[in-house]
Amino acid sequence: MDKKEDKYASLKLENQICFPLYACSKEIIRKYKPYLDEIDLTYTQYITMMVLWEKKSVNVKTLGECLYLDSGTLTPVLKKLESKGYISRVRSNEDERNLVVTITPDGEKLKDKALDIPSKIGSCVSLTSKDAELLYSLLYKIIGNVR
Amino acid sequence: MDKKEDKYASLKLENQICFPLYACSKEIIRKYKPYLDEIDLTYTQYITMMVLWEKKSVNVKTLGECLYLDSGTLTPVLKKLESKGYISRVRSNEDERNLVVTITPDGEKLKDKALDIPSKIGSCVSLTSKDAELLYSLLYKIIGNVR
DNA sequence: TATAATTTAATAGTATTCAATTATTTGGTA
DNA sequence: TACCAAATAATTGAATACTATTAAATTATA
Repeated sequence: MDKKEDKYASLKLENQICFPLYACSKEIIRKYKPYLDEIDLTYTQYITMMVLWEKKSVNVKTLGECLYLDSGTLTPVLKKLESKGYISRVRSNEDERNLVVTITPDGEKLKDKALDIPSKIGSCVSLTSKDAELLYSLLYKIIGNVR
Repeated sequence: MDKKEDKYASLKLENQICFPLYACSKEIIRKYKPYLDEIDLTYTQYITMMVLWEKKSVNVKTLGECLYLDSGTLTPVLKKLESKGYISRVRSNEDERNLVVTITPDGEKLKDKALDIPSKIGSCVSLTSKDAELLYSLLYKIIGNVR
C-alpha cells in the first residue's frame, strides 16, 4: 500500500523553520536569565545597554533600528533603565520629537559586571566557531529577506 | 599605531549569536501577524493548534514539551482557545492533575483556513531548501546543547 | 497510616507587543 | 506671515506572554 500523501504536511511543527527559531531564541534567553538577574537586567534591557555601551548616546528611533524594536516596546524599557540610574532620557533641543538616551556613569560601570556573561552563554550554546558563523550569516540573510 | 585591543568586544551586539536569533524570530512572527489575524490567532495560539491538528488530544504537560512552553504560558493560551471554541479542556479521570486538551470540530475546520500560511511565510523568508535544512539542523543542535 | 517528595496546572506580577493617540516638525499655499 | 495637511517621533493603554510562586493531587517512604 502506498503511503498516503499528507496535504497538511506544511502545518506540522516539524516542518516549520520559524518554530525552532522561536524556541531556540527563548531557550537561550532562559539561559541568560540567572546571569542577568545578578545585574538586575532583563534580556531586552541587556541588549539595550549593549547599544549604549557602544554608542554612549542615541535617540529612541535609532535604538529601535539597532534592536529591531519599536518605540512602543522601548519606552517602558528605557523608563525602567532610567529608574535604575543607568541612562538619562532628555528631549532633543533641535527637534523636540526626539528623545535622546544617554548612558550614565553607573551604566558604564555595569559593563564590567556584564563582561563574563557572553562566554558563559557561549559555552552552553556550544557551537563550533564555523557553525556559529554559518548560523550568524543565515540569520542575517533571513532578516534581510524579511524586511 | 597598533589597533587597540577591545576587552569589551564580546559585549558588542554584532558579536552576539543570540541577538540575531531573537531578532529573526520576532521579525518572522511579525510577518505571520497579518495572516494569523485573518484567522484570529496569535503565534503562540497557532503553534498550539499545530500540535492539536496533529495529535487531536494531549495534556498540558506534553503540549509544553512539544512547544518548549510551561503551563504558566499555556494556561491562558488554552483558556483563550477554549473560549474561541477550538479546543476543550477536561480533567483526566485517572489522574486529576492532568488536564486533557482536545480539538473540537471548529478547531479542525481552522486547519484548512491555515493551509496557505506556511508557503506565504516561506516565500518571504526565502531561503534555499539547502540553507533551510542547514539552519534547521543548527537550531536543533543548539536546543539540544542548551537543555 | 502518616508524612515527605514529586508532579501538574493555575495564579499573580512583571515584561513585551501592537494599535491608537498626542506632540512636533516640515512643506505647501493663501 | 498664518494656516493647514502630511510626515515623523514617542507615549499610552489593552492584550498577550513569561517567570516565579502557590495549590492540589499523587506517589514513595518511614
